[in-house]
Amino acid sequence: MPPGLVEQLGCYSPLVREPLSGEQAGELSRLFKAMGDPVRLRLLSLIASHAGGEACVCDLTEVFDLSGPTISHHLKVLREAGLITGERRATWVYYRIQPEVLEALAAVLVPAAPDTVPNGLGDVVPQTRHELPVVEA
Amino acid sequence: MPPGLVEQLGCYSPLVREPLSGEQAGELSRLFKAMGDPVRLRLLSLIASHAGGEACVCDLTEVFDLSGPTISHHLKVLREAGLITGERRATWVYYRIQPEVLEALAAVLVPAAPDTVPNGLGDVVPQTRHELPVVEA
DNA sequence: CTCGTGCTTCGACATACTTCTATCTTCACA
DNA sequence: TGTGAAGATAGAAGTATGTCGAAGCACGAG
Repeated sequence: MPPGLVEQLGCYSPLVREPLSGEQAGELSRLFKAMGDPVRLRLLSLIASHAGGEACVCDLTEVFDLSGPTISHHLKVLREAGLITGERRATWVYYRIQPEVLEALAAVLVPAAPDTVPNGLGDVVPQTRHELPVVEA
Repeated sequence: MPPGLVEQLGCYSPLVREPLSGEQAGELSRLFKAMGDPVRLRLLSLIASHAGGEACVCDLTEVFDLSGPTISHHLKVLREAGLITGERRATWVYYRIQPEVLEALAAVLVPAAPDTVPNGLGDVVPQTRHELPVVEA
């Protein structure tokens, strides 16, 4: 996972509040691109919803009609994006999600309470108002 | 935009609550894939945060060092994904975001309050519990 | 009607992505 | 130490994607 990713994401304003910088857009788009594949989304969901919060690769491979290397490739994409982490225990490798990253993404997608923005520590802090969109009925 | 997309998205459980079906993953991945490009993410953010909640293509084109056709292509991708809508007024075409879709995506990413899930009408309803992940400290 | 502007569509090209088979690494166990 | 299983890596093939220039469409102004 890229160093400092979570901290960086926690500082992002919601998409709709102010325009993303090129750098912010680059970081975020890498995460969304990683989720932009149905197999990877299902892998993410399977891992996240699995009992114990983790799943071994063998659990995941049997769900799909795909070869082992293909599943391994998709897991690598998710891992390098910072969405999951893997740990080897004996013969098996177990993956679990990085919940803060998903939460940060959710915070970027939806505007927080008025005049607040997540600060990466789980709560919200005041923020100066930019151009607020006027959405008609 | 695909018909019934918003209603469908509103019925999705959070990623971490239960495994996505192949069909659900297909729908969602199309949205994430559309956001998986830095230019498109910035376009989305520029449109959403623009004064009046809408932006014309000329406003957007001048921000990037890209040709008009390229911007138009990215806007088409966002439009066909259901993330934005476009409307022609006189010479100009104005785009605005589809806020319900972004909100639905955010709801998929983050677990709602315990035993609840968005019903697509802006509030939450009870839901049966699946395998709840145990996240260690 | 004609012209210019804003935007989209078309066709082409280079790059990236998804998937596979074959091979390699790591580990448990005899 | 040797063997087998779980995963990862490497390389290749087919497809999709991002970008451009050229051309087309819609609209307002003369």
